[in-house]
Amino acid sequence: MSDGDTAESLGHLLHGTARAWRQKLDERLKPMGLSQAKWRTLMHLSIAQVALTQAEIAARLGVEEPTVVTLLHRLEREAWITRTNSPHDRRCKMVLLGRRAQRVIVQINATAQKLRHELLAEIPESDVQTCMRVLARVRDRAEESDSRQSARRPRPARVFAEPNGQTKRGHSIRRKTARRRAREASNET
Amino acid sequence: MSDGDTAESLGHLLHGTARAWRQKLDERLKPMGLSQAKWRTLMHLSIAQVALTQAEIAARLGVEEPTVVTLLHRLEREAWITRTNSPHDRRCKMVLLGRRAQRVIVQINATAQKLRHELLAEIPESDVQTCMRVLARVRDRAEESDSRQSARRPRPARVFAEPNGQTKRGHSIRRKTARRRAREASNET
DNA sequence: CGGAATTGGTTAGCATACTAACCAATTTGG
DNA sequence: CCAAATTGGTTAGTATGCTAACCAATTCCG
Repeated sequence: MSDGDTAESLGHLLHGTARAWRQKLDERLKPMGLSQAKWRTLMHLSIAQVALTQAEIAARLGVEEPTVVTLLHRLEREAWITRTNSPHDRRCKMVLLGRRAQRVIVQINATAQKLRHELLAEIPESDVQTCMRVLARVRDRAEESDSRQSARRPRPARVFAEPNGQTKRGHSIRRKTARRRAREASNET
Repeated sequence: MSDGDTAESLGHLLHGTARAWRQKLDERLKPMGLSQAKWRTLMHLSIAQVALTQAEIAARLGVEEPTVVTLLHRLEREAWITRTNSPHDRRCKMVLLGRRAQRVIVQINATAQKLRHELLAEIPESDVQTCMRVLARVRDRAEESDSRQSARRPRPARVFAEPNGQTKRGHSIRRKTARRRAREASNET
């Protein structure tokens, strides 16, 4: 039973800590008209230096594409970014940081980093490392496709010519890939 | 710089791990028509043994009351719970587990606990403990009222008789209290 | 007692995230 | 080459969470 309790607390803790962190950052970024989701998007664009496609952004943020659509829509509306059609691939839209973003991006990152230092102050570096190792492990475990019982995910089933010439699939097929790419793109090695 | 990277990763990790955990649990609970938010609500009701008020539930879940309103609304619509007016305090609504919930609550908890064990398998207990200590510390730090610069939160300012006889306050005043109560109610000591 | 403050609950409106379903463009492979 | 599959993006609908603003009931206190 004590084991169960401990484990429950970790789930609860995880939820609560992620939430508290996000709230705190949002609170600090609010005066600049931003939030964590927006800030993270701008940050990835800033790091990339070049224009990214929306799919690229989704992968780096680790979220689904439809989420990115509305997120970018808000960012564009507020002039943080611009979106232009790619000349090379007419499906793509290239996303660029707007002037407004370029001007304040340094300040934004400083705010986020300051918060990180405050939150981790006085906690031994080795403990933080351990914590990160555990979290990474848990996350990777949770993202595994649960492949016990291989019959579970019916696999796209090869779809031989749908009546309407259309291949229902949804985005979930790409999801695992996106997550993997997101992890590779991040700095955790 | 490596410090900054490490810290960013923790924020990112936290976000991603909490998300992956929630998604995984949701995936498993889905066949039963549940989600993490709903399951946690039912679990707290189950643990309490007695009817709870909505404010109580909000405190135990660590979320705001308006969130609980819609959550309970959905749970009630799906017959997981019932809400009745309290005879003692006409402001209150007492929330009770419905029959449907009572029948499957054990199964639900087992699912959640099984997931926890899977996700933590092979991770040294001491590492998990360290991780939890770090998370708890970070969360508590993030929830502090940021009282440097005491002029920040104007404090309800004592509100001497609003023209409409109404004391605009919003729920945020109670928030810290709710969080504290939530922590006290949880099993972390 | 009676007005002020607090507490329980709600509504409205927004932010962020998801899945399902879809179109259009490009890439692949027989 | 061309049909099938894949990929980039979107829309629609839903779930969860928040803050602001509010009503009604209760409690507090001068």
